Order: sequence, then C-alpha cells, then structure tokens
Amino acid sequence: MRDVATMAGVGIATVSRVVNGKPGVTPDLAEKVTRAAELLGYRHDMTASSLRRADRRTHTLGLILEDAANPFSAALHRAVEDTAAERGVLVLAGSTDEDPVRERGLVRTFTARRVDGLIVVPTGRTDTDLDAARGAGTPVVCVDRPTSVREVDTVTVDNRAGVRAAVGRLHAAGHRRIAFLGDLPTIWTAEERHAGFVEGLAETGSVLHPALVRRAVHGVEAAQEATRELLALPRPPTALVSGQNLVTVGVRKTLQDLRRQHDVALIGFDDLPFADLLDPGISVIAQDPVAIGREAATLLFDRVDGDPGPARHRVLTTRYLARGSGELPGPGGV
Amino acid sequence: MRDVATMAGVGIATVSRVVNGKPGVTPDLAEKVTRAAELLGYRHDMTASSLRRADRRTHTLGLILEDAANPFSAALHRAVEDTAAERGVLVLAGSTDEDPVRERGLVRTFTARRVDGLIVVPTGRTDTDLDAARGAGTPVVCVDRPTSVREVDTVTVDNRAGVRAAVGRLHAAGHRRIAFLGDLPTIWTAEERHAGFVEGLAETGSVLHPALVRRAVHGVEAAQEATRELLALPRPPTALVSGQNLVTVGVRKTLQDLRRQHDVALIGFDDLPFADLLDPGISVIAQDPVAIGREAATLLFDRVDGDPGPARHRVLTTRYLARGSGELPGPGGV
DNA sequence: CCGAGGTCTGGAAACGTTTCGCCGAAACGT
DNA sequence: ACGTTTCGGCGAAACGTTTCCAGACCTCGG
Repeated sequence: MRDVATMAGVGIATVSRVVNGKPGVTPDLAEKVTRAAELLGYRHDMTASSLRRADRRTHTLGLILEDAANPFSAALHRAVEDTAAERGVLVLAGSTDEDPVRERGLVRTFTARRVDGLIVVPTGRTDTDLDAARGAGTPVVCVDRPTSVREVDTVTVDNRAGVRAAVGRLHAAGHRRIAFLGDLPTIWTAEERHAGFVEGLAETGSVLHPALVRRAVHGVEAAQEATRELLALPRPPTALVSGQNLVTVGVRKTLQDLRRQHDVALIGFDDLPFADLLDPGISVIAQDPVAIGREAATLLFDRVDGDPGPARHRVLTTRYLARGSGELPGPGGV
Repeated sequence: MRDVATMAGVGIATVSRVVNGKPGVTPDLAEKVTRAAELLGYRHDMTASSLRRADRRTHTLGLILEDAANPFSAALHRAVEDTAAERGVLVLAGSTDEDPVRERGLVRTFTARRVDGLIVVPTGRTDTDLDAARGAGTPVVCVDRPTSVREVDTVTVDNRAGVRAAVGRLHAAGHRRIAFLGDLPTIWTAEERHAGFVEGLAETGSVLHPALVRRAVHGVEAAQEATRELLALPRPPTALVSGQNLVTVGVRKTLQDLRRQHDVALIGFDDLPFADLLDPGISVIAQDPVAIGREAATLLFDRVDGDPGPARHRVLTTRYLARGSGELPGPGGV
C-alpha cells in the first residue's frame, strides 16, 4: 500500500480513501491510484482493515450446526449465507455432531476470530459459553432449540402444534391406535414432539397406550426394529407418527418389508427429499429451514447493528404436507 | 493484553508467549499471567495475531460450492470441514449457483481475507481469477470439474467410465434401445457423462439413435417432459440413463405416472438420499463426496505447507449401486 | 574470583490498514 | 486586499498481536 502511494505520488491516506471508495478525492488522483494498484498487483487486506477500523467489524459470522452434511442444516446454512451475502458478510460454519465439547470449541474459535455474530444450534440446554460470548460483545442467536440463557434471541419451530395437528388428522381419519416413535429425549425437539403427541391424543379424547409410545429411537436401524415390534403387538397400531427424519425412513422401510405401507398410516416429522416419489408418498410435518435461517440471520444483524432490546423469541409454524401415507383411513373412520 | 501484562506484573512479550503456549517461561509466571487473563476476561485476537505472525497463516480456508444446500455440496463441505478441523482450520463457504460473476466475487473476497487456500467447484472452464489468486500466493484446488489453468490441482471423478459401465450393464441385460438425458452441455460433468454414454454404446457395438439422446435437460420438470416425449416415440427406449440428480427424479416421476417403473430400466448419475425406499430402488452411478472433499483438502494442505511440485490431478472412480431399476431386463436379453 | 554461556524477560519495532490532526491553497465575502 | 471558510491531501499514530534484540540474572568451569 505504501508502494502504491509512492508510485502514484500520493499519500498513503489517499490510497486508503480510494480503496474504500470514500468521497473527497479528486478523480484524476483516484485514477492514478487505481492504476498504480493495478500495476503493482495490490490486494486489499481485510484482516488488517478490520483490525484498525472504527467499528471493528470483521464482516464474518459464525454458524454452528449439528452436521453440515444433513439436509436440514444445509438448507439452513444456505439461507443464512444468502441473507448474510446481502450485507457483504461471509459465513464460517462448523459441525458439532451434538457434542457439547465441540460446540464449546467452536464458540471459542469463532469469538477468537472476532466474528460479528454467532448463529448456533445448541447441543445442550445449558450453555455457559454462549453467555460468555454474548458477554464479550458477540451477539448470539439460537436456532431450532432454545437455551438456558434467557437473554439470547431464538428461532424455533412449534413442534408441539405440528404433531398435535397430525394426531388430530389421524384421529379424524378414524385411527384409534396411534403409535409414536421419538428420538433421544435429551434432544429438546424430540421432547416437544412427544409432548405434542400426548397433547394431540388428549385433545381428541383418545387414550394413551403406553405400549405404543417408543422413545429414544435413534437412527434408521433402531426405527426399523421398533416398528417391527410395534406391528407385532397383539393389538398393533393402525397409524404411526415418527418424530424424526431417519426414524421416518426406518419406519417406512419396515412397513415396506412387511408390505403394509398402504395399510398402516404414517406421518413423519421433517421433510424428506423426494418423498413424493414413493407410493404412497410420505406425509410429513415440515419445517421451513430457509425461513428459519433467514429469520435467524435477520435477528442477528439487528443485534450487530446495535439493537439493545430484550431477547426476541420467534416461533415459526410447521406445515403439513399431505402425500398419501398420512391419509390412509383407520378402522374407526369413514 | 497490555492490561494483562501490567496486572500480572510481566512484560507484554511474556503474555504473548504464555498465550501461545511457547516454551521458555517460568511456570509461576505463566500461572500469574493466565490468572490475570482469566480475571480480566482477556480473549486472544486471532486476526491481529495472524497479521503479525511470521507465517501469515489465517487458519481459514475458502470453499466455493455450487449450492451449499444441495446434498452433494453439503457432504463435500462436511468432509472438507473435518479434514480442516484436524489442523485447526476453519472453512468459509459460499455458493455460486453456477454464476461466474458470483464465483469471481467469492474468489476476490476470500483472497482479500487472506484465506490459506481455496477449494473451488468452478463454474466455467476458463478462470482467470483463480489463476490470479494462485499467482498472489493462495493455493487453489479445483473439485468436481477441471479448469483451464493447468497448474492447479484438481480432484475429479471419472464420469465417463461410470456411465460407460452403466451402458454396458444395460446392454448385457438385453437393452438395445437406451436413451440418455443429460444436463446443460456447458457443465463439464454433463459433457463427460454424455461422452461416456456414447463410448459405452460404441464399446458394446450398439448403434447410437440420435432421437434417444436428450441434452440440455435441466431440472425436474424438463426431465419429466423429456421422458414423456421419449416414451411416446414410435420405437421408445427400453432403458434410460440420466446424467444428473434432479433429472433422475423427473424421469422416475414420469415413469411412475405412466406406471412403467417396473418396465423401463433406469440408471441415474449421482446418488439420491433414500433411493432404496422406492420400488424398484433407483440404481445409480454414485460418487463419493466425502472422499472427494477429503482428497481436495489434503491436496490443498500440501500446498499450504509449501509443496511446490507440479499440479496433481486426482481422478476418483464411481461406484455402481444396484437397487433394481437398473437391473430390469431388456427385450434382447435373457 | 571471574568470565563465558545459557535461560528468562522486557521494550520496541513491525504487520497493513484506518483515522486523527494539521496544513496549504483555493474560493469566497466584505 | 484581507480574513475566513472549505477542501483535498499528507504524515503519524493507533489497532492487538508477534518477533527481534538486548539486557539481567544465574550457573558453572577454569
């Protein structure tokens, strides 16, 4: 930069002004500067820039996901990237694999890099590190799950209402024995979805058959096993509600193995790519990762811009996608 | 940091040594420093650190994808993230949506942030900006597609061989009228897959029916339309080869609409999530995004470490996943 | 007892940028 | 013609860190 200044025969401050496109510099001087910069192959150094700059903005944001490879996270990531890009902000992403230790590490690294803000899918409910980051001046938005720190903004989905409505539909279609397969209860969303199931039964005046509630079903294989067991009961369920992506896949696999997919209703939580290719299509309670990501980024940028208001907690709704498997009639129905 | 130094009653240089865990500092002094840092809530600033540091490493790497939300990119991203994490490097990702202008912008922003290296899925074959970045000292690895700049390392997949083998299988199963549906010819992989199709026909001594080759089929709807047209031909194909993910979905949708999915063979390029839930399952020529990402990151880090050798071009093989749709027999077969 | 060599430690310079304070000149009003 | 404002431009200081260099202290062998 100094070289550019001397070559253009101007002061170093002028070069800075030209590079940043600031006003108050004669056109022909600016021209000379750009020419010299071009000639010398000068590249602006954003790291040094944000070091000295008054606002100390690094124009980078940290995104802590469960797993960058899973479709939900990927869509979220893209949505965040897009809204960030509108402001010239880049996103630094990391995966925790639900490991609080890795989450902790990522929060530390990101804050050490002076990201402008943090969007986190928290692994646990108690996150002292997030609070520390917030205390150190890095805004934080929690996504998909709440956190124990009351003061952070959150963007979540009304898991309960989604499952409740699904149960209502199944009941209306005549189903009286509805089973639930949920993920590990340590995961907040799994708990909520289970609660929604219980509420849904209560709302329709149905009885809750404990044998039809399977929790801590994690992954495809466990779901297959659990489904097999449920259908082998003396009085098997006529409808299944799955609380998670991979569980839905496992359930459906077993249903197909037993040739019961046209026979036993199934509603899953979270959309599956290409689920409408199946026969019957898998009906799901879908959340909108794009909306979630956009909302989270918007909230975060408000804070980055200095909004000091109280914590905001956005709750997005789910959408039911009827594809067939959830519309199969039960014995008590029409 | 200066505050920490004065509080611990030591010099600023000692604090730096302690923070970086460098040897040659008395344990009790180190203890005092860490205590003071703790008390003052001191956080190391990596940006300032890498500014002054001798190696000028920013421990960040740029990843330019087609679309962070698509499953292939997501898996690639995760693989890169993992190998980078082993070295304490974070990854900054951006999506181009196949737009050379956005790619150009991302390359510029990333280099302005002084990333240690760049992993790029290039949009076009001629990338002068990539060369500029390389010239400026930022190592570059191209992934999924080659680039016109000979000197950059690449990691690609043998698209031709994959499709060729698929055609061979179909021929062996008795298919004599095999159609091909490929993506936009501007995309290198689409070209290669088409070439593989032609080669495959030649290898098996089959004739190439121009009416059965559809190129520039982009997206689900176009694929549906094209499939409908192909099957409406006077002498329709008995097997279809799809050159892309979404095209495969469109083809299959139409096959199901016409109830021909058990009748017309289908092999797609690129795996689909949960493709084995379908009946028949969709057979695909799969690439391994994890292996690609790992390889690309490894290559890149070699360069970051100063390896000055000639450009290396890794070509990974595809794997055929037989799930049923590609195993349907043709009229000329057994 | 003294000097050489080693180990710790601290101050200052440097990294590449932005910003502050200041200056000279030109434009303006009286 | 002169004071005053305005404006473009300049050098130097600062951002938070690492690294160079030199100084202080200790130990040990001669």
